[in-house]
Amino acid sequence: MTQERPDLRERKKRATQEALREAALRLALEHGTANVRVADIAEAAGVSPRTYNNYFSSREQAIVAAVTARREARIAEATAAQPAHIPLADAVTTAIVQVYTTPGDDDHPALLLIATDPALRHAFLDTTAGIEAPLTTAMARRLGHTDQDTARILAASVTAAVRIALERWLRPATGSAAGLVVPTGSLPDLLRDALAPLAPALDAAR
Amino acid sequence: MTQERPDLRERKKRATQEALREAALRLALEHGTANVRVADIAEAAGVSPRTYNNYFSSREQAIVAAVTARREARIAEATAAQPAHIPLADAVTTAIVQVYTTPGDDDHPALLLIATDPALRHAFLDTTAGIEAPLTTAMARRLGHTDQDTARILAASVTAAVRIALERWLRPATGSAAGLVVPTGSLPDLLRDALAPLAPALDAAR
DNA sequence: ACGCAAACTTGCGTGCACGCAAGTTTTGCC
DNA sequence: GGCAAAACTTGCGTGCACGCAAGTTTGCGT
Repeated sequence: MTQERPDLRERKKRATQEALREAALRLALEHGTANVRVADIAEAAGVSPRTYNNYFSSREQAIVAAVTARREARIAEATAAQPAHIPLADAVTTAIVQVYTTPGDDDHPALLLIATDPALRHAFLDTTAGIEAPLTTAMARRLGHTDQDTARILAASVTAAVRIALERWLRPATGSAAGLVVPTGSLPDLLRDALAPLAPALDAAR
Repeated sequence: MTQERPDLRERKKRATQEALREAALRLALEHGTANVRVADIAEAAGVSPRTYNNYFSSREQAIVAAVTARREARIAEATAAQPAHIPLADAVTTAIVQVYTTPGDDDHPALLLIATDPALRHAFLDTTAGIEAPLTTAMARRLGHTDQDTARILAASVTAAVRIALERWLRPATGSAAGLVVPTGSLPDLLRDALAPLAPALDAAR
């Protein structure tokens, strides 16, 4: 795997990125999304506001990144890890369910926050697009490199389906009272249901 | 059809919207995308800058809207117009090809502009998402209302495929020289190819 | 015809994204 | 070890998106 990056530069970059992410999330949880200025995040992470903007192009993006970081890489790994002989639809579904139902255990409060705020919700759903590229290559590999274009289309469709599942998962949270927000409304089931209609197309690709 | 809206208010709104759209496009074509201030567009349309922002939330959106206006409505019509007995995949493909290959004849210069500017290209591709809702209802109707959720997933997948086709269509434009930009690289073929992998899933929905 | 309520416009203020042109750190090479 | 190029950070300036609270226009019931 392409995993070696002990470059000093690279490590610093990752560190700054993480500092920004976590500062953003922490401040948002402490003071509420609306009361977090970009300047605050930058200061808390020990960099200039301008640098913050070199890493994220919106407050929402930074906050949400604390939860979605590394998801793309995990998707790639999980898909590659599926046994080669099972049908594509099963492989993809399993991989996705696996990644999305193993969140960092400490980010439940974060998900609650995201579910509450419309802007955050939107930003969160947008990050789903990030899995398209890794999915494309993983699926292309499975399809024997013969049809790069088909893989791309199918990956994009899967991505769209996942987005819809997440959308549905977060929607109930907007409901009246507070109760147990972030409904945990069986994300795995939502994902499986969303992916099911695509199975014929996935398995038709030889 | 829900087509009656001769409300005075409604007419004024449409008029303002159109004025803004066309002002934006005209100015962009005349002076180049980078040299168009929001204030200019607003002035050219005869409204305040603040009002401009009530209609569009970015310059790119306004410019691109001049080309994509009413596409959503046309998608709905075209899909509904397909004979009920042909397979879903064929119906959808035909409808989409029809809509995307019948652009306003006078907007070829606009497409050239869009193909040139990365920000505009992005904004243009983003408008594709607008066809998802109409597609969903049109497809749900065909599927006999039995499976609203499936329709949504399939519509989203189709939308993703269309986006990719448009992406490919616009990509060659970034190439070296200028030559015949907006390659007209057979958009219909690109669309058909992009939709083909989804056919099994579309036809599996009963 | 009148008037109230809802919809739309506008000016203002705030925070923000991002290009640009220095400064600063890291790297690779001799 | 030292130095030149590449990568990254930072301050500054500009244009922008959008909330808010008037002001204005349109719709509608009586």
